Amino acid sequence: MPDPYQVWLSEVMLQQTTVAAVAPRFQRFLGRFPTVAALAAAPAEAVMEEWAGLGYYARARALHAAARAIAAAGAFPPDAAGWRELPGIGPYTAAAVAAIALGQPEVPVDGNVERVVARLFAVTEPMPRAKKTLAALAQGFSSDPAMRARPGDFAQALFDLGATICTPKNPACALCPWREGCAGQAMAADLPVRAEKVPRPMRHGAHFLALDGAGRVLLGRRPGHGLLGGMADIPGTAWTGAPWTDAEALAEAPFAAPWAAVPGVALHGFTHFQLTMRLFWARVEIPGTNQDWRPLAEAARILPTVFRRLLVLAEGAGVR
DNA sequence: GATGCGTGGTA
DNA sequence: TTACCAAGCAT
Repeated sequence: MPDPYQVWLSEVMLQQTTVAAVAPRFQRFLGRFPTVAALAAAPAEAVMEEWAGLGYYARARALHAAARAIAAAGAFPPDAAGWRELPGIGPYTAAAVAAIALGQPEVPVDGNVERVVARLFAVTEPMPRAKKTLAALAQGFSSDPAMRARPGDFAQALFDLGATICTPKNPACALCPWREGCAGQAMAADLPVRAEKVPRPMRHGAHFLALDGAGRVLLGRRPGHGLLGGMADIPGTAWTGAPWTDAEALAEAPFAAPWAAVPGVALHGFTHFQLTMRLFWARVEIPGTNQDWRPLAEAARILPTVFRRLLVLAEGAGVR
């Protein structure tokens, strides 16, 4: 049976994240934190740095907290209900770990499984209201002898069916092993019925890139919760509904310096809003000891993508 | 139950 | 290019 730590880590990384994006990051993370004990013993900053670029940073905070809970308990939870109590573990991940790592007869219901079930039973109720219906129907797999014999492989097979045959667009029904029993084949491409999407508003920010004489950049640290919680950042204004004028932005600078505006803007899309950022930079020599100065290459590695865009903007403008 | 929470790939 | 999508969870 697979190592529960590795199954747990991979399932958390895969939450709303593609296999292609996860694969190299999983190996790197495992190299740095090979066991749950090593993860539990690590400082939070190290865990957040290792997660940089993967997104949904609450996952990393919860993963670390759960590792410490497991280390304190001295053992992994013995079943899905036990896993469900850990931070960052919801119904899906608890069932996936129990099925794959523990061989227990659980059915993890993710987006793939919802889609397969919606088509198999021709569920036309719109999402997200249909989630309860789909989960209940998915529980019907529990009586399948193949599922009882190999719960982990059954779950993986269901994911693979959804990822390769029963795809969101252009499903390959002709190749589907379940086509004969599929009630929704004729309308497969239109299921499940999605809720209407709301347009993403635009927000605006201004940030301040302080460079010293040795190619180092001054970083800040975000509060430990909410958007990008716990991650390093490039200091700046709040992200507001209107653009910042030079005067407004400079009044928000973290300290007095000969700030110069970098031409252009950096753009970044979040799930729920789009962001336009201006950038000011200055060469400064600060004797302080508590600031977090990092070489540019290191900063680019540990910053979330939204702030890496500012480094790219600066580099393109010849700032270094 | 609706909303907040990232990012990169694909059509 | 814009829009959509990907092995969800917390509040």
